[in-house]
Amino acid sequence: MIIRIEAEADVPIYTQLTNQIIVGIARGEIIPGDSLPSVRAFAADLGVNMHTVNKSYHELEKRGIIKIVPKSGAIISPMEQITSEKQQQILSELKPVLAEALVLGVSKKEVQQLVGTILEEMKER
Amino acid sequence: MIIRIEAEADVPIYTQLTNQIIVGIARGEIIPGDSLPSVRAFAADLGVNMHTVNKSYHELEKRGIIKIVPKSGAIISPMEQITSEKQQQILSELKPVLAEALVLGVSKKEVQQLVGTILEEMKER
DNA sequence: AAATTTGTTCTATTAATTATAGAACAGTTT
DNA sequence: AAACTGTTCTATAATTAATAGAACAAATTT
Repeated sequence: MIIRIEAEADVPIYTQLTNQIIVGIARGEIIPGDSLPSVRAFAADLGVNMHTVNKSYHELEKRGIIKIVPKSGAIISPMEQITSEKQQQILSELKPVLAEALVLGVSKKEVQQLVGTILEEMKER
Repeated sequence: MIIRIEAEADVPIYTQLTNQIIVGIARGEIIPGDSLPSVRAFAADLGVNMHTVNKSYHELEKRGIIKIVPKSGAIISPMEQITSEKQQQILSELKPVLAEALVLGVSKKEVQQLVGTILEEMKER
């Protein structure tokens, strides 16, 4: 899994990392049961602080995507039953992005094609 | 256009406002040429600070969605030609959200249905 | 068994962000 | 003329983001 961190971006480093790990899982590059690198090893690899990686891992756990086993490691969780609360969460994240696309002049058909293209590179779980 | 601000949310007030204005435009509730309320009037209406609304307006202008005319007002811009830069911007915002949905157990078909549902309440420009 | 690695926890510092507040200015609108 | 507009300035407070180092106890590796 290729992680690319831009230090000067306006989105926080730990958020960039969180998002790219999620995409890596969606792509099937890492699957449920797999372990993420240790916070120290990953931090050294990316050239960021240990605590920054730790923050990203806890963000992923909070969202139900990984399970952190104390003194052991961070393991990708199996698929859960989707709750209406989480569906609401996804809706509130998705709506502004789609709205922006339309406002900037992307047609509905193009939006759906873009979504289709993105989904193509991801695996069903 | 109904704006709902949650002061205790983890997303900043000016971002909440920005997003809801974008959704309002996408819905066709406000159209190109329309003016947004003055920063003072809007701030008083929402119960937030003038500078917070001002920050939201400048965020919208930065994204090419409104035009601020000094000493006059904030006007919704007409649709522009979509640039590849903006398309890339939308892609980088959309991808993590779709990935999260899949990782949390939403099927590709359900994602596309969800996108379709969101698009239904919005107007083509 | 010993050494290393693990996530956790603690203090600490720096910089940036977020939100509020008030005042003053000059141009626009009523 | 009066009211309203966005702009600009200083100011303050709270939070967030990122880094740093140290120490701990449990798990893993050698």
